Amino acid sequence: MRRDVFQAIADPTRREILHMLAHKPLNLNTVAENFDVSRPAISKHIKLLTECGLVTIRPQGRERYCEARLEKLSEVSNWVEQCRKFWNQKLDALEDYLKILQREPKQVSTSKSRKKSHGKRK
Amino acid sequence: MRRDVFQAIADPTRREILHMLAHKPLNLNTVAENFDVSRPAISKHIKLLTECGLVTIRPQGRERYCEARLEKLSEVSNWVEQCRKFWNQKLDALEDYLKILQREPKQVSTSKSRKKSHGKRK
DNA sequence: ATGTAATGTAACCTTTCGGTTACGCAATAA
DNA sequence: TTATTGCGTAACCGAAAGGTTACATTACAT
Repeated sequence: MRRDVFQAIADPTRREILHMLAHKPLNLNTVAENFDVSRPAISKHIKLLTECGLVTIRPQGRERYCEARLEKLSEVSNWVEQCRKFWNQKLDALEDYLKILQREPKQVSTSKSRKKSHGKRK
Repeated sequence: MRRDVFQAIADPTRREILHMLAHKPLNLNTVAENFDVSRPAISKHIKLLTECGLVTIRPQGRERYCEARLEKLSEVSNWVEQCRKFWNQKLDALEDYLKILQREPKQVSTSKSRKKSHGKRK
């Protein structure tokens, strides 16, 4: 299982859980009651959310209160902002880029200008 | 296949693709060269990205230029902001909530206070 | 002491995901 | 005309996702 924040918020149920918990801490059963999937399913979602740092558990007797810890969401908004930053620059110079692409293919690394670069990333 | 933006950016490869395209439009093969997965794999990723509106294709001869359309990412940042808004309110009143939870369980809908509500949502 | 409520988890199932190879086809180059 | 390039897609595959039921455990109520 991948356990990054992007993965965590990809699931609509988990997003709703986070939304609920952002409002106020709740114990697991209470969370589960608001969904029409089984309690174990919710338990798994919450486990995943804790594993990637978006939720912490505060045990209280036999109950376990789940609290949202939304700091990690900045990873998401930061990425979005980064993208947008580049994008705006691109929009400013869009026409130029298109001209360059058409007149100077070597400058933008086309499929002709280099060979498959295995292992270059990741 | 789910085709929402959250799902789209859950995959690290797709995030990188978006990042590249935010910088400048590229044809499919050029994108594929920057990854160590096969060209059809990238083709699928791009297809998904177009299907959820994050990328548009501009055909040019036999090439297909992929452009980022990052407007849809606002869906993501909006959601994050919404969460944070609630969360901040919660932080302000955290102590109060905890007290309420402990003294007045009926007010927060505990597992005792109602039965499984099937079909209540979704 | 006994029952029940709150929870974790194992075992299982089906669907989706992300990847591959193999092929087909249109546009371009030779 | 023929070869090559850029691309889509079908068929397939293993792993992961998301769900279920069944069972175990612990805290609390009686």
